[in-house]
Amino acid sequence: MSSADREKLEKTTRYAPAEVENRVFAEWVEGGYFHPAAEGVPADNFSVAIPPPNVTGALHMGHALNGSMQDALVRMNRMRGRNTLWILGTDHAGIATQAVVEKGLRAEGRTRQELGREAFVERVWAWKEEYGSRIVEQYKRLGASCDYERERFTLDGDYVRAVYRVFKRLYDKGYIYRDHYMVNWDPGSHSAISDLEVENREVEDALYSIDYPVEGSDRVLTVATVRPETMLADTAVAVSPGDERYADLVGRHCVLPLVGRRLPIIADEHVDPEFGTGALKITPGHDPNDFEIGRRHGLEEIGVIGPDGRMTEEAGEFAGMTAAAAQDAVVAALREEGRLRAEEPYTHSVPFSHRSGERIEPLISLQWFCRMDELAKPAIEVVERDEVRIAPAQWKRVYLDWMREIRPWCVSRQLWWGHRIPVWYCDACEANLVVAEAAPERCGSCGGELRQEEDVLDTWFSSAIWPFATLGWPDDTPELRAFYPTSFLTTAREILFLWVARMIMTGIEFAGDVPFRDVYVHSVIQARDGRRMSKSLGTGIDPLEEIDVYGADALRFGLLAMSSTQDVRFSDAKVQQGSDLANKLWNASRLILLNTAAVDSAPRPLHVEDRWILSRLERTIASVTEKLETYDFAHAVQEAYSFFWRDLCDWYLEIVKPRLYDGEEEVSATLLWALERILGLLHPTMPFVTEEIWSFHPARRGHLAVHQFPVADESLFDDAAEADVEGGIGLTQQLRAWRDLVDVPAASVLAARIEGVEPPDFVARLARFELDSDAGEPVASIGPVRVLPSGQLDAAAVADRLEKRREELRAEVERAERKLGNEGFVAKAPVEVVEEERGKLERYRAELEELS
RNA sequence: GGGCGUUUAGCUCAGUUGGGAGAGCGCUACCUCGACAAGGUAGAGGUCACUGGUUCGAGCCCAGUAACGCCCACCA
Repeated sequence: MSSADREKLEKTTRYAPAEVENRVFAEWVEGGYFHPAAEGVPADNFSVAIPPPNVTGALHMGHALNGSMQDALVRMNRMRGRNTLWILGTDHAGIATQAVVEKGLRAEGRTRQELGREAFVERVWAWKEEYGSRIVEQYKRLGASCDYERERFTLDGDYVRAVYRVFKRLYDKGYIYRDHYMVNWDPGSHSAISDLEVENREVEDALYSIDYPVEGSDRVLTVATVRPETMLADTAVAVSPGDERYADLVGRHCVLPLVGRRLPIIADEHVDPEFGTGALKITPGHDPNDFEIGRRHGLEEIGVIGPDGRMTEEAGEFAGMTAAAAQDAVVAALREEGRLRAEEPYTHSVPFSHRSGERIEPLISLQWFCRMDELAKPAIEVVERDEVRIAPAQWKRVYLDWMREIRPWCVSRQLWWGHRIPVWYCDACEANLVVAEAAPERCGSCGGELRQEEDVLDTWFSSAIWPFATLGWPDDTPELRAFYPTSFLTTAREILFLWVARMIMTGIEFAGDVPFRDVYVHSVIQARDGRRMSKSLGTGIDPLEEIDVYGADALRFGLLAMSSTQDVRFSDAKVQQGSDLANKLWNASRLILLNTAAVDSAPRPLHVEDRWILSRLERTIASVTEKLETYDFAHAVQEAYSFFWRDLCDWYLEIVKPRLYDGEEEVSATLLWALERILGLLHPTMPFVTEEIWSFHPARRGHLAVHQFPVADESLFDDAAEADVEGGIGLTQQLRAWRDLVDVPAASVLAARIEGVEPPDFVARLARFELDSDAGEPVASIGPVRVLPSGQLDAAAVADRLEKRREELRAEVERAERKLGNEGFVAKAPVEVVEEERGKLERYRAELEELS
């Protein structure tokens, strides 16, 4: 070690992440470790496609957790020498990004309509160039070993080409079609959104009961609604087919109040005769259920609310009002006409836009849809056959249930930012629709001008092809041949359908194979109080602030450690534990690196404790590795923590200190070896501190990021050494506890001798006993140790302790006797369990005998 | 309305095929012993949500109940 390094190690008594992280990260990037050549085949290589964060986004805890998991496996496999690629990129995030830029425009008092489409899109690009790399920089802070030289964006030229190819193929297969259909209209973004972008919330509304007179009769049908303004678009009244109350009315007509339209009375299974009066007004233009019923019965579809949220011409005297105003007006008019029978408070669930937060207005509009049945079929089969494994297991069933009920996907959005749908219309001729991968010059039939479809594609349409589009598909690229399919995917549960299912479908359809073999659905980190972490609730915790305070390694360790179950509260203590571990690693390493003799890193056991620590080390490597490979990150990091802190630091280092200070070569070699192994084992989860320590290790030839990941050496497993040392540890703890209970000053050394089995050498020193003496009668027995009288012992305290110990033993003897006195236990419990109990009883009796 | 998860120490969570309840943090006492006081040693602290059942034996298996959370769903 250079004298500069030595001085730095001696001086730095605390690990300082802020001083280390940026420097170490720059070294990794400079080394090119994250940028693999496109060589080899997927079976040998290792690749992961990052769930592309929104280009508008900032790193949140979900990203940080998912990133920590992916990086752990990516780094582990890179260290194993596999050609490893972690694909990075961002998602253009149609609605979110457009909203951010529109907000900026509004602040200037302008709108996107004033700007025009072309200028607006240019402005969004400018925004993206300026702010879009923020989240990528944040992944670097986390230490994520992505390939930053292959960063992709879902609106890159090549990516757009892939999207268009997919659209055209799906269109040519007849899956994609255009239709007037009921969609979720989001008045906030002025666009249709998919079912998956809708969230239902409990809302208190008023439920109005309205009388519809039956034509040619004194009778009325009373219907109930929370949206009386939509009655203007009613085209039928439905009753249950089996409902005897109304059987004679089916086929006759009602008259719609205020409007006077004749409404057929129809029978449909959807109507629940138990609910309300058993009569349901049918509004195909503004209610998804009524729309289905309307299509079944061939009813007219009338729209009285427009995309702008105002009443249309169809609404007659109410035209031009907002829907809310129209509701009041309609209710007032009905009341005047004496048609309003009741008004009562009513709590029900109502759809809201996940994006804009506004209440969804179900509208019929002309949209592009993708039929999903054919795409879903093989995607169901691969999961059924475990060719794509979804873990934890319950998510497999959730996936399959959803896929078996899959419905057409509305893929068009009325936005400007996104992939403009590759369809061109010719106004001049009959064959007026051209679907193409690139803009056609002129109409193929009449040579007329073409104009492109105004709508863009749902953002998820492009993310659905992320794993292969990022590798250059549809071209047959070296990247695609080397890295597709990817190795695994870790994801948040809320995008299982939105994203994961669609990737599996498109992967099979277009790339000829599933996009990944394993899907791991990770925990949701909740706020400290158990509420959802969200910006709008103010419950978010910023991962970058945690990194600033504790360091990236600490946050990574903490997140992995706390993510044991599906919902887990954010735990500051776990992050602190990670920070403490980084510091402990640093300081234990200082002890080793500053005191070891100049020898090679190698296992050179001389004493039982050496065989013990090597055995424990190798078992820990085997166990932690197995847990990482099965996505059990929480237990993996806790186990590594426990081995390092308890076994290595608390016991082994304390035991071998005299040998170390003595300059013994064997213990030096063993310690350097153990350090090398533990650094390698921890590097995937705590990359910065381990890399920094490694830079001082005499065995270092290159960066730890590309050093050999440790493989457990079973020949070093040693049950006998483990039993001996653990016995010694137990005895040491008993001796210390005894000293504490009889109030012996911590520093004083007590006289004692051994009767019986000799414990390991370290026991006497760590418990501060001098064993050479044999003067006098023992005053206490702890295992084989006979404590001899001395001035430092308070006789009364010793006697008191002795009596307490006898009481404990009597209780133990009684417990064991009771258990062994149970005939059922002796007869039915396994022999070894009974024998163990007998052995305990004997030992307790013997010790009690001895103390009496 | 279906489905899933959670309930164990003051807090956040572990607990393997059923065989004397664990960790981290917090708390108490002691310790500047040649890595680390962000440390060390020892200790206190639990009706394992509740009710039944199976078993020689249940935190663990079975049935039911409750609370909290999440996902899905077309009941006006």
